[in-house]
Amino acid sequence: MEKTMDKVVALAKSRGFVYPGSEIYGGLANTWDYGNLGVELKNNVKRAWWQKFIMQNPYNVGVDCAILMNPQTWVASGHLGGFSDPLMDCKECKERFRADKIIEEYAYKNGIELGESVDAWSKEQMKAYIEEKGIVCPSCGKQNFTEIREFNLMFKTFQGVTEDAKNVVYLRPETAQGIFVNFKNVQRTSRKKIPFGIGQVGKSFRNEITPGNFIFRTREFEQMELEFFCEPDTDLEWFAYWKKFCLDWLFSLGLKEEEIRARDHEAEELSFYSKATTDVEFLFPFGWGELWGIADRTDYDLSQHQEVSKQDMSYFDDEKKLKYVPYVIEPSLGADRMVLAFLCNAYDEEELEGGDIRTVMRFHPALAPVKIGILPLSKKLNEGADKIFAELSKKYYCEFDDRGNIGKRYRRQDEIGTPFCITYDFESEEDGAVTVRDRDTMVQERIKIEELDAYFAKKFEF
RNA sequence: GCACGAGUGGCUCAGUGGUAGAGCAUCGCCUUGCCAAGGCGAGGGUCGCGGGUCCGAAUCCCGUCUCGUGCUCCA
Repeated sequence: MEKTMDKVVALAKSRGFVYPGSEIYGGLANTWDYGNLGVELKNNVKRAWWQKFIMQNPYNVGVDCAILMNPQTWVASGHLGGFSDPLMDCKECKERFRADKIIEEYAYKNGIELGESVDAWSKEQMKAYIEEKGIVCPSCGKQNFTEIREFNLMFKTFQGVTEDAKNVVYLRPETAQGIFVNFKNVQRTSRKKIPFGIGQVGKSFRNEITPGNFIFRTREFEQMELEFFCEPDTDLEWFAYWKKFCLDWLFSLGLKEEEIRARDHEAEELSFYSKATTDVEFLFPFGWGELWGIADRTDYDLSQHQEVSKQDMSYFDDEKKLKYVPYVIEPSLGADRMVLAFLCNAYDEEELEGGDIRTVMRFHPALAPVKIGILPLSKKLNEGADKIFAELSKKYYCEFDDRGNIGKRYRRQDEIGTPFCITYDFESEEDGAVTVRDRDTMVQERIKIEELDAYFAKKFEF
């Protein structure tokens, strides 16, 4: 069987996991809407994360912060100043370049010492330098560039009715900053002592130049982030702890050893604020892709906020009589990527005797959108089956299906990854029991209706 | 932004000048029917949009929009 993105995308669309966004208007590039099954799957993924990282974890608590934040936040985090790219097009060959990169390359080749990072130059400085030195297009060798335009990855909008520069606000490019600015609040109200962590699930927005690969990279996406605060010098221990914790979580939900790898960043690959970074990657049909970035951010973020806001961000350890700005370990995971990984992981095909191929989604029961399919063998049996649906749907997302023949109904449930199907038959009327069929083992068991609750109680744990 | 590719019922596609087809899917009825089982029937498309050529355009020409892939970027 060949697992391709095309097949996964086609199934996602036809069965109601993910549709292209704004489809009736011709779509909007790289936006996707989760459908009736997709929303269940995604909620289950987020719930599984929350359960493991917040509810069951003795160190962590959660928050849910605003997407719009005071713009000073982005000054402190570096997103506003440092991360806009100066872009420039060659009018001759239409190639696009980063002005600072061209200058650095030129300086390097000609052995010129620039003395400071070109990144910090103004647009005018860069333009003047390029003209003065007669730097040409690396692609076609001509010198006919457009003006340099600033490209910032943050979406900009306006708060209030007037589009006045004073009212500019940004859609958050990561959920982390909401956590950092609330560090003191949460520490005080939760009465947590260091080490402790704050987690958050929510939407973030980045105006990526190149999105793509279905829901892998989109401009609007959902993150599941944890900022774990610890004492300086204990950071590397905690870094290792969270790395293992994250990997364990992935494996507990059914991802396989051979499709997961942890890749440590080389020194030169590290972001300026980070002391260590590990990417946890999944083998998608298009290749290895990052799911989780686990970073040792040191005291960079809290110190920055302390400096810009003039508020004290330090923590006082009462036992050790020690005051310090905590170090931060950040395991940050993309929810949409996680959903895509589970879709790819679950995708399976079976060949039938006639050579026909059918698709089976093998989700971990905890993640499956539909937990139990309830199938009356005949429409005459709907009344009894309805009662079972009414009872079980209080706890589990169930689907009732009485249309078409029983074989096709089983197949439909297999295709959307339903782990259990219940058939209510003519016998049920007599013996008060139903047939429960397990998708993975194909074992059928006869279970008393009043025992169904107890039967399923353990089935959806992970 | 550039280059290339694509747009015909929900899906996959056929149809290269004569007033739209198939399979699958969907819906209804029938079948004491447990793993893609059958029978009968139904709904659903002005062929992305605009213009042109022609007696006549899904089909030829021009334009346009949208999507996909690659490149520059990804804290």
